[in-house]
Amino acid sequence: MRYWLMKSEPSDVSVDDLANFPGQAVAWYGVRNYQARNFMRDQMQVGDGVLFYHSNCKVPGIAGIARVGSVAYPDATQFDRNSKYFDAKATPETPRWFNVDVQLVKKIALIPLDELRRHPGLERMRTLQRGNRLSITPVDPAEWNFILKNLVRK
DNA sequence: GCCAACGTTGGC
DNA sequence: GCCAACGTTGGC
Repeated sequence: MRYWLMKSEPSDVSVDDLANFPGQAVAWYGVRNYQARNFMRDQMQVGDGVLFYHSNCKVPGIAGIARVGSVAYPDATQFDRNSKYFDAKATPETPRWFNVDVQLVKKIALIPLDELRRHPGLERMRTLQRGNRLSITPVDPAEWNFILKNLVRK
């Protein structure tokens, strides 16, 4: 069992969007970074914990608790000529991009980025490091536990 | 909208 | 295989 932080731009898929999807789940399409792809393809297991993070928005931060709902499978958007995620070098026989499904466990009161930065226990969190841009990062169990115990309002 | 940081591409 | 140019991310 691993833990992850996954960024989504709320203008694309917000935690409220996720809550309204069938099964409160979404295919995590559009990842076009090899490191992030490899995390999904090689390491994620059904049931892994996910911090659902709102990025590139007015108040970035953790907006929900989610779980990995499927193992990775080819990202359909790479084959769709009308998608901005279309990849001419990918074929169904040799897909290049993969995604898992992410399922909401519960929406939480937003934990803003600047609050995350205030806690010494989280200062090594990968997503808080300077220059980090990865949309999917591993979360240490200690960090996960700290956040759920101390920062998620009951 | 700016721009620092980082990843990818492609010429050589 | 180097690295300059370019594109993207994402906080601010």
